[in-house]
Amino acid sequence: MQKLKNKRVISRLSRYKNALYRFRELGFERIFSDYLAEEVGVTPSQVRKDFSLFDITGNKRAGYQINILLEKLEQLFLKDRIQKVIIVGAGRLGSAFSHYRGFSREKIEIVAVFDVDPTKCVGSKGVVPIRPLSEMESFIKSEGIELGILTVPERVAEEVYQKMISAGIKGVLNFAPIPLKSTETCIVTTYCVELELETLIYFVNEGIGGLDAEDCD
Amino acid sequence: MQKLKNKRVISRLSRYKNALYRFRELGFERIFSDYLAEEVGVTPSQVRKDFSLFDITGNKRAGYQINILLEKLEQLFLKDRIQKVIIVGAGRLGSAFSHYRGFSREKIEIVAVFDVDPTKCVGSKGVVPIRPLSEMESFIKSEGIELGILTVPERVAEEVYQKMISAGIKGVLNFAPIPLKSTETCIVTTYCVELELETLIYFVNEGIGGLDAEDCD
DNA sequence: TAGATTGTTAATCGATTAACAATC
DNA sequence: TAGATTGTTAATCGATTAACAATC
Repeated sequence: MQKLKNKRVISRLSRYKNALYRFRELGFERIFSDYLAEEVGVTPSQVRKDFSLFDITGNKRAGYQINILLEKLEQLFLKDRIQKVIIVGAGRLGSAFSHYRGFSREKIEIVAVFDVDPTKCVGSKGVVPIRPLSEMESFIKSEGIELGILTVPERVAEEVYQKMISAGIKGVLNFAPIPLKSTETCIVTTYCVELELETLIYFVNEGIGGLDAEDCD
Repeated sequence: MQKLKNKRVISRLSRYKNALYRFRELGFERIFSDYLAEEVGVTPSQVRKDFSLFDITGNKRAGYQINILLEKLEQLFLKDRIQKVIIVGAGRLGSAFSHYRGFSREKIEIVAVFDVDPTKCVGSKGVVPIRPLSEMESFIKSEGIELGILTVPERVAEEVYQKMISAGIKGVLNFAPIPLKSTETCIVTTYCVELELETLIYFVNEGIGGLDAEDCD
């Protein structure tokens, strides 16, 4: 485990991990690079190369032991502890994420939802309490929160983002349809549905079938 | 305008387009490649190269005329007509997308939402009617729908995806946490929040600040 | 042992950037 | 005209793939 490594490699590792969970579920104990490659949609060379970048090794005759592989990968993603995440903006999208059940198996926990209007409650009551936005900064500091999902409207996104940064947030998943720039202390990943739909529109129109617009990269 | 071109280029073009809307909003009429590059976070060379790949030209002294640029880019993304999109799965996430107001300015229209339980209605009533899933295939065929957003639970994702394909869907934005493979006739882009959070967790932990985990590519 | 698979190096491929001639 | 910016080619950079020696 060294250097920085780029996002493409890291997200492939995450996908290997998820594929390995599925293989293990199916009763497999060992796996070869070509099987894993097939499942994730990359080449066997790619799999072995990615692993070797992180000093993850297998057995020259018997492939990789799934449990050991998963142990290493989980270590890489800090799965030995709960990752606390806050959601900022309790609209429909924020609310959807706060109810999402898939986080727990990844050791991710939504610990709070913030909104200017804390009485706001779209849909049924959340399991996670909605708190006033004014308490966000002190919460981030006192709880040592590093990660946030930003689901506020476009017009306040930049302002709220700045508050998150100054409170000490280190990583933000931005769903407001405006690009936010990463800083020295905080990495942002922006997701934009319109943009994704537009690229689909382009490729569909060009008549590209089969070729993957597969993501992450 | 030629060949296939890869997803990275296409999504940059979409981001140029959005940046240009903002510049125009601010009253600009012309723009140089370095300004646009700065705004989108790429190099000026990249901007000019991307444009030249699609035969989009400017003026050697006066840069690019924003209106003309936008005309070309809108043409690329078929903005001369409404893009009809269906949402499959009326849970919280599907519901959030069906209420999202940002689609219309991109000429994207959510024309229907499907769910096994059409009486299901999370949150307030949708503007878009929720229809029984059993009607999806005939709807896709009769309306000539090409694009869909898949927001069903993981366990039925593959099955529903197959139905969409056989009905003639050409592009799918998949939000079920399971990788779906593109086929000859249909391109899928899978988005997985957990994966995105995991990559953030990795980079945050490695202490990477400033370096962008900027997306799309 | 013989055969199969890894780990890694070298080759290839593609995308980004730099540079500069053309030109407005 | 002189100066600045494009459009494009060539150089660089990085990521993917192929190949194969090591070895279980």
